[in-house]
Amino acid sequence: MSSTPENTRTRILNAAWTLLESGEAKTRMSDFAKRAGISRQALYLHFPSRAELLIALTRHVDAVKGIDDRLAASRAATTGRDRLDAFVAAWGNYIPDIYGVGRALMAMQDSDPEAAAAWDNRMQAVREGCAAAVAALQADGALTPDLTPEQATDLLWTLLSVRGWEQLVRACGWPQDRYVTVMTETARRALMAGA
Amino acid sequence: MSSTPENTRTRILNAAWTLLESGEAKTRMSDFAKRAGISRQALYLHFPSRAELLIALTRHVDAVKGIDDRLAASRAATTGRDRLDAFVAAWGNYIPDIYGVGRALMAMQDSDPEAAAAWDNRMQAVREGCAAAVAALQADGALTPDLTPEQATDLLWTLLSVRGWEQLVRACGWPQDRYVTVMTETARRALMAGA
DNA sequence: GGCTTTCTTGACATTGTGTAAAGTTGACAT
DNA sequence: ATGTCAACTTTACACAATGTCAAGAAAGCC
Repeated sequence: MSSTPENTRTRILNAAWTLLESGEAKTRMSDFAKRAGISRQALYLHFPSRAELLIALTRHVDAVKGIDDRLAASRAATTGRDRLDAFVAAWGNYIPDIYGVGRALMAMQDSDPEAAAAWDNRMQAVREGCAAAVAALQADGALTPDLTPEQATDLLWTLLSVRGWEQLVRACGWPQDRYVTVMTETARRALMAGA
Repeated sequence: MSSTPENTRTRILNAAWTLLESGEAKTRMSDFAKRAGISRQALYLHFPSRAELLIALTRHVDAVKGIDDRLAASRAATTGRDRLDAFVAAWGNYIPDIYGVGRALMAMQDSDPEAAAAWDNRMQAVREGCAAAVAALQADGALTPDLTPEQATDLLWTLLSVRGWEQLVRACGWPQDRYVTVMTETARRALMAGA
């Protein structure tokens, strides 16, 4: 129960979020603090480290953006193909929402094991979504015989990686909807059996 | 003209290469120096910065591993499909050779503009190889009508990214030959027209 | 012997993270 | 009104890694 409508912790999270989203080069702890209107030391009273702040921020973003609801929709699809399409769209459209935080977290992977574990954990959740879509395809007999379900899952997971999105949308300048369209088609072609 | 068979500069490059390849966590300038058997300061007499060392190292690796020859082979193919296959195999099999250096260079992208530019430059060269393969497909009328040549190039480029290789081979544990096989098939399915 | 190149040692500046300690401020209870 | 508590501030420091600077040693060359 927070008495103030926006307590300090939330203000920090929103400040960090804003800075990371804006693509600012400078995202030091002191920048987050300045943006939140507090001292750098006060920030450490709320988050023991940069890694923990970013991890908390991913949860914050999830809560605000409602990733759970979006992925739930993809589970409703009946056929394997629909399920694949729905998953690609749901996750593909979520990437832009977490890209800022994700990028910061990925940048820490080499130096901070805690950050690496947190990001890996989230990516494993995505992988499970991929695995579910692949299983649905297989149940329909629609999975290509060229790939084991495991391999198909790995391939889809890689196809839908944040790095891949970064390259196509940020580096190549694809519009987001084009990304989703092409990825949907590419995933179908890569995973589905038949003509 | 180096009088000694292996001059200091080369010894530094090989030392850095070995350390980066071995997957050692510690790849500080002082580690490279220690491995090369010289002081850290002497290292700075040969390379003004970590970025420049890594950039020189990419050229060194290219020379030793002969990337040019390998890619030249892919240009010999006559049909678009053969050319695509040959390019996927040539580049896909080169990735393991530059992965160590590439990883170190990628890790510096956010902090060092010079490193970012150097890596970007190399990746643009790969993109040109992708564009050539796509052009060959189009000349055969084999390119899918779903994609413009530009988009097909972007897609192939992303499919063959070092990050993608990293995920499938290093994270998922795919054998290298399986990676090449699946990527060949995936690229065909993604880019080629028809049943 | 002088000269140059290459390397060595040691000190120092810089940047960003994280720790530590002492003081300020305002709310709130009694 | 006074005391207490939580949240915050300021200041200072430890640490890791990069990169700079200066003084000197060792070896080859003329």
